[in-house]
Amino acid sequence: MPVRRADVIDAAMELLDESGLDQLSTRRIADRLGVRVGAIYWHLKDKDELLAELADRVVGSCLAGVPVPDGRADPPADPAARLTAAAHAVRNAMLAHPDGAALVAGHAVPGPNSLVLADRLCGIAREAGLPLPLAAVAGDTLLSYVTGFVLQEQRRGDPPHHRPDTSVPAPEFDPDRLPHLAALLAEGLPDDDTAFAAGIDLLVTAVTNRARPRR
Amino acid sequence: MPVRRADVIDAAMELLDESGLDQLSTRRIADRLGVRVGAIYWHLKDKDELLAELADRVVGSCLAGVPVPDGRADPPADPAARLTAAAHAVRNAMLAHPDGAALVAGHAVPGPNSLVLADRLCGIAREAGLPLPLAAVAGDTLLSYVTGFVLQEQRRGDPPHHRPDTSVPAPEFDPDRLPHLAALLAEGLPDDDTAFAAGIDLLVTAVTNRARPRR
DNA sequence: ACCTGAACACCGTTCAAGT
DNA sequence: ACCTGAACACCGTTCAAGT
Repeated sequence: MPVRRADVIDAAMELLDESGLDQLSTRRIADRLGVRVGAIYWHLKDKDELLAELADRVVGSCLAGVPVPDGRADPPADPAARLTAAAHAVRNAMLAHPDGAALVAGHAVPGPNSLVLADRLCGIAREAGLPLPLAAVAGDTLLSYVTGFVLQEQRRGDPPHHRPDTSVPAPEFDPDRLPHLAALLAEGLPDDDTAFAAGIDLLVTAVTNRARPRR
Repeated sequence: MPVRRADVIDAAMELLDESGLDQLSTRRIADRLGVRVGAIYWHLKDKDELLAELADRVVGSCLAGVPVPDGRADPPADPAARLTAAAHAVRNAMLAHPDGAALVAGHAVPGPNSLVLADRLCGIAREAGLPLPLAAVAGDTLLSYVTGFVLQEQRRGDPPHHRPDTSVPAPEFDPDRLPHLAALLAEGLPDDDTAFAAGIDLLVTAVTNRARPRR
């Protein structure tokens, strides 16, 4: 039976999960499907279309964890908590695949799932009391931050999730040229989860503080 | 006279500026230097070392615009303004080269200039009144946001700097499935500069609000 | 409709050998 | 010290031709 478009994308996803973004070639996908390279191009315009599809799948996999704005509820239930939950869902979805953040960050046109995500974040920010253009900025800021953070996190090596950072030999900062980093190191670096949670807390607090008084 | 390491990096930078990151190949660099590909590998271990060097140059080019923490001044002069200035300097440095954000975001070990930048941001956050581990998180959050933002911005196409967004045909959001984005579109999208400034304002306000009372 | 065969124009990297 | 020549093992993409 013939390969279908979805099969190509499935195979690509498996390859991504096994060996990361830069091992993901059209030729390897073809091998895995028992087909020649050329066949890929019957199903997809080019590699970029493939990557866009993968990226939107990754974003899609976070949507279950992103609260839907509740619209009519008044007052809406704890927007700060919902924004925080959303941010963690997005990060977890990206962390679930090697180079997940690079994949999502790497493509120009947002797929359908990215649009839904942006819409929900904007909606929750509005329910937090922000007026429209600002709510959109707030949602976007949150997303840019999460993307930037996970990008950093994933390129530092992909030890599945956590790393206590006490195992690391300590990069040895010159306390004269880098006084604050040296001091930080002396105190012990926070691990990724802690740093992320603190960053999100900062952002979410900023958003909810910006709210105009409701009703 | 022989090519030196710095010449290779200069040539790479020119190539980047002319045609972007994915046209940047070792072979084209060699061509530009009037030398064969192999020669490149006498000066640099591999392409990644080259890219790391380029990335650190881009970061370095923003340092002039990033205020140095003033250390002894008490109270320190307007930390909020200095964080804001720093963020804009970082964005402008990235925007100054095609794929500048991708370049900076793309490499594991931070170069010397990146460390200086991180140190300064952390220092300013401390002078704003944040205790150490939180100040580091704040600096990092700012950087992740800027990176994430410019990444998005640059892959949307590189029209040198601004784009008023009124020229665009308007992506046509389904108001039932994407009510908030549709509403946003109806109000008119903010341009990149405005959105960035608003995001930074959100973040910087969050940072300075988190300050413990001073003295 | 779906795929093969085969080519085109590239890549990054290595390394003996030259000067 | 610095570079050439030449190879190795790959890429993405196209397209006539087959079924």
